[in-house]
Amino acid sequence: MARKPNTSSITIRDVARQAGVSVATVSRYINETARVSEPVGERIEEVLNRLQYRPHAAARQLATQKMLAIGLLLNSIYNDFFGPLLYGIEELVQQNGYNLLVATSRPERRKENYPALGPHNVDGLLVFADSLTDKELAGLHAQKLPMVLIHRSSPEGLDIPCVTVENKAATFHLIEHLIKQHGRKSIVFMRGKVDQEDSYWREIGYREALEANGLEFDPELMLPGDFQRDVAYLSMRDFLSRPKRRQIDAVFTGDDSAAIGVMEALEQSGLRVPQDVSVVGFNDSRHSAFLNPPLTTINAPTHEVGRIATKNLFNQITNHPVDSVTLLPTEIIIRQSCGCTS
Amino acid sequence: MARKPNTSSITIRDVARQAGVSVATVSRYINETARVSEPVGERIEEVLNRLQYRPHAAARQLATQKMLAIGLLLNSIYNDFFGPLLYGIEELVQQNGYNLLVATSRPERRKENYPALGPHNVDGLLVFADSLTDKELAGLHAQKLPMVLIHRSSPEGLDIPCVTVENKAATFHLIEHLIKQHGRKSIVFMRGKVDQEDSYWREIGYREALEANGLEFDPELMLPGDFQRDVAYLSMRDFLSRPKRRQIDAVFTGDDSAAIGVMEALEQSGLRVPQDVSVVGFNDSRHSAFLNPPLTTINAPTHEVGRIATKNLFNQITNHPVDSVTLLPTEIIIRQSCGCTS
DNA sequence: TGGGATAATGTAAACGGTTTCAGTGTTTTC
DNA sequence: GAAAACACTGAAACCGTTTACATTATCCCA
Repeated sequence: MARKPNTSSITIRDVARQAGVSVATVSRYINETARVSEPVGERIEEVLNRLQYRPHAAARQLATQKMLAIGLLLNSIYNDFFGPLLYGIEELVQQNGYNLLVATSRPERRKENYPALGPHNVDGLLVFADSLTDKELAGLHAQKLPMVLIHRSSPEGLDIPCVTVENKAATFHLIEHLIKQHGRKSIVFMRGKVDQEDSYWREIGYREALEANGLEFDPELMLPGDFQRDVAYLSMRDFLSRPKRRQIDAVFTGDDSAAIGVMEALEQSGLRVPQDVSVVGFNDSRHSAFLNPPLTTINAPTHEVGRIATKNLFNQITNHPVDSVTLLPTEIIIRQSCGCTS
Repeated sequence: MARKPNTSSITIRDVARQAGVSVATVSRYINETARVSEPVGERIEEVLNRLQYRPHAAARQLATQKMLAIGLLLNSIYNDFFGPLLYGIEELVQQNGYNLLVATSRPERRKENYPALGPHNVDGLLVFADSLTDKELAGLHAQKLPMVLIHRSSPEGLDIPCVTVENKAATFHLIEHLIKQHGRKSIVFMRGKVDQEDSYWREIGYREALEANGLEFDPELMLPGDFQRDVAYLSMRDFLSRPKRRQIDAVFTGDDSAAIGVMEALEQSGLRVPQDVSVVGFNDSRHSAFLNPPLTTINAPTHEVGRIATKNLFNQITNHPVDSVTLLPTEIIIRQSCGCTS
């Protein structure tokens, strides 16, 4: 039996009664799922407005088995990167009349052994980077939940569409720029977490650039950065204070926020950017052109990534064809933190 | 009758059947809402795992009349400001085992004549600034939807708790700083939209500071800025190109992003910051210390705002007492864009 | 040993919608 | 003018849970 005396909210039955028709007719009128005669329509409309009726989302979901919601799984929220991403996503979600459910999710520390968003929740899922394990992805895939991966490729076998940006070539060229234009030879590489694919490809680009220019790869110069300002700061400071550390003349920070942390640490130990050490970022945040010095970085169309990923997700939901891999172009933005003067 | 042959997803009935018990027992076991004997519990647990059963959220919501979700209504997403805000919110929402629904909502242009998030959707609502009209607020309030207002005060009469930051005094002191320390006399004030309360109070602070220092208020110096970089840029550029415009020596931009736009425009017309014109921001974005020149601004604890608002919302949902107004302190951060040299 | 309390479970009625199917009139069509 | 098509509408099943109430078995104690 029901619990509360009554939820006090007006239901479709109230509307039906007051309009003198059946609930079926009201439902049809609201959803325009069948014609309703003029006079009846008007009566319903009137009652609808008078009662300020709003359909109960859950009831509707239960009946239609459509959630009218899509989920976004993030591994963190605290990065300038997510502003543009979210913007692109929300825009399209709204346009399609869906709701957006946002959750952070870090596989390593999760009480429940399953993610907060799934088929019972949402009609489709946007999965950012490593917010879900391969196994979890496989599970959701088996349940036929439409998904799109962002900044991460599909696990072997299950062919989940993904959209990401070109990392390797851009990094290669930027590193080469540091070497060739500025004669840098000891270039620190800040990496993300092990599972971070962006980080992986950038590292490949970095290594290949070193090799192509006759520089040796030095594990000592690989520092954790996590694409976060604070982590990068600490990491850099720690490195700089090592008693017998190698001299460095450049840092690839992997992210513009991280670049700020790095510059902070550098400054504090009396090193000048870019005279003593070049610093370059990634992502081209909206303020990077106004940093001191203006940050040389790589522009990634994050807003576009969000838009396209969402579009692909909706295509999937509506059974339209979807590109299995979308790789958006990146572009090197030369400013002054690398040592260029223009 | 039902539509699809079957949703293929496993329901509580499947679990019940396979465990040889009734659905009621399974439900009780899952929700720990009543004791279940040891052997039965074990059988259920086993089936649960084997079938990977996940309760259908909508069904549960319908039955319990709890949505286990809270909504966040924003008027825009494209501002660095929302990163920290969202972070504070999401953190607490997750902790409480709720979901977060995010929607943008601009009353002026909305197809439906009602907001996307409401009692049928969420158990509570975080309403940012002017994303809802007074009338809409009143409507939701009448339906007893728990709400907390962020950066906005409650409309007359309905006493909806709000959390915001101190605007007036901080602005007053910062403007006074420009006047007294740097001898500025023609200070542009960039305002937000008319309904923006932050903007309102800052303007009061601005006017009072002028008056307290014998400067006359000049409507010509009120420029639209909208707390957005691009708007601010255009606005400033437009002003600077007016044929017979007044000389200016300072700009209060209302937002750090906007400050970037202003500096951009200033630079382009050959004005130096801070030598020719002081520029000050608001909010103290994470990167403002590293701009060129480092931005003098006002620190607002945005992350805290998000946290506290959410906490208050949950208190309301659980019928705990809630402060009706929370005003968080702000702090002037003197850097160099005002003309200070340290 | 009988009877009331207690514990564990089952039955079935909600929750608020959608949709199938059937049933009315009203038109067409031949 | 009867049959067939059409346009609306209503009754009721169903979506997958929760939970009030009923039922049964077990226990405790006078």
